[in-house]
Amino acid sequence: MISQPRVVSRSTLKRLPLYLHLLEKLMDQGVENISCTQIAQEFDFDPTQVRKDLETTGAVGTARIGFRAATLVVKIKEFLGWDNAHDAFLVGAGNMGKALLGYKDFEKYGLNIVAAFDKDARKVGTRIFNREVLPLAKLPNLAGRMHINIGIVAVPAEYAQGVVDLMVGAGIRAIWNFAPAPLRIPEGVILENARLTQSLAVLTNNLTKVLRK
Amino acid sequence: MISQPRVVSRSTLKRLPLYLHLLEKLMDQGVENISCTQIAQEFDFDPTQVRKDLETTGAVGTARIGFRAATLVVKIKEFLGWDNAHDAFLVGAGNMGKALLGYKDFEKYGLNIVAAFDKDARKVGTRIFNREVLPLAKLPNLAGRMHINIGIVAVPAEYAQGVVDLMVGAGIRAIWNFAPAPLRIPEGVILENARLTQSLAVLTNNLTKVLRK
DNA sequence: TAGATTGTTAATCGATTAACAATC
DNA sequence: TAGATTGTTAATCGATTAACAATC
Repeated sequence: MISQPRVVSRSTLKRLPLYLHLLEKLMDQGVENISCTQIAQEFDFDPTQVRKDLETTGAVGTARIGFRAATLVVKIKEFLGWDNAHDAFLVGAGNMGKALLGYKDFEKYGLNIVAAFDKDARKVGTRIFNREVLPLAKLPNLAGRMHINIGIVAVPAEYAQGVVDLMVGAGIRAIWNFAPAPLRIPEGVILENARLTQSLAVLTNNLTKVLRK
Repeated sequence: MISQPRVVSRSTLKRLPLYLHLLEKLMDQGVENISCTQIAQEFDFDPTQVRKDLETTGAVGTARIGFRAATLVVKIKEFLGWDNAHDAFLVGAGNMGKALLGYKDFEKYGLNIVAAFDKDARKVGTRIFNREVLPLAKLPNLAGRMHINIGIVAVPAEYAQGVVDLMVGAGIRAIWNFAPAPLRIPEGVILENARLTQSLAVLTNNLTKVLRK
């Protein structure tokens, strides 16, 4: 029986992968148990915050000892949906698309990019990291047949909305967007923007402040 | 005279690029003025939130009319440090590194990747998007001579800390990290993580919840 | 036992949202 | 003028942090 997933903040969700990476590293080193205090120290977080984050995954610890690392890893992966592989389609075989196709670690995070699509006839038919590039027109039919839930958008901004509409029409439920464009999606579809420019904005604003001093 | 940069939240900093993209799009369409209400509608934000965000950039609007789009663009760019180009070094000429080197839009955001470095001798000497790949050993000397402030890390996790130490030792003030590794940096250096796995975590957790229904 | 750590409740802090007067 | 929008202050909401009893 699966426990009711409670409301969890975006902030917590973004910290969980950090804990996961650390735990896997420590397990490689033979560590068996770890306390919230230790995890908190590693990231300069508040120990109570770490404890609450872990609590949302349903993990249970032991006083004086902490949490079993192996259990934590399983709990976090379960909670993030990284325990079962999700098949995904990627659209846009440009630089970003290629980088994503070549990113081996996605498998570890339950993401399996099974095919790439492009509207450019010159790219269609080529293979990138062992996946054939297919014509965009084939996406709807294939997505339905293969029960694809995740669509990755790696096209230029001006084509992004069109691609998303195609994906949504094909029954795709979650969009991971790498295009710097605001996208419209219908109710019930999940949109997650992986916008590099937001991260860059934080960096350059901070840098400007430091340099101004 | 430059106004004292007040404390600004990370959330605000991340919304500003969204406004900027929208404003540039609207200006292309000939729009001259825009109200917070309109911007808010576009992103499903609260109008007051948009107003406060714009306020932090120092922009001033006019009752009944709104803000001049052209002025807003300038103010936001100034505030984010996107008005002056920052030269940057990139380390790691793998897939992610290549994608970043090929990302034309960075110039618009004041980021100018002037050189790429790699420790792999087979990559050294090749050219990627018109930048020569240099041996990593040359970074310290060049960074000092060229007054480079920004270092982009696009190497595998296990090499990331070493690269960062090298960069910091070479006087680089801000690190943009694409490696899935927790990095240690000394006081005064800025670290911004562009972690794809965090974004993926939010996506898959939400998807899992939806699919479970 | 002693004391570190969990689990949990309460206090604080900061960001978001609401309310409203001033203004064009 | 009338009314939409700015600018600003106050209220709300949620996340972070503090406090502390229970536990191993």
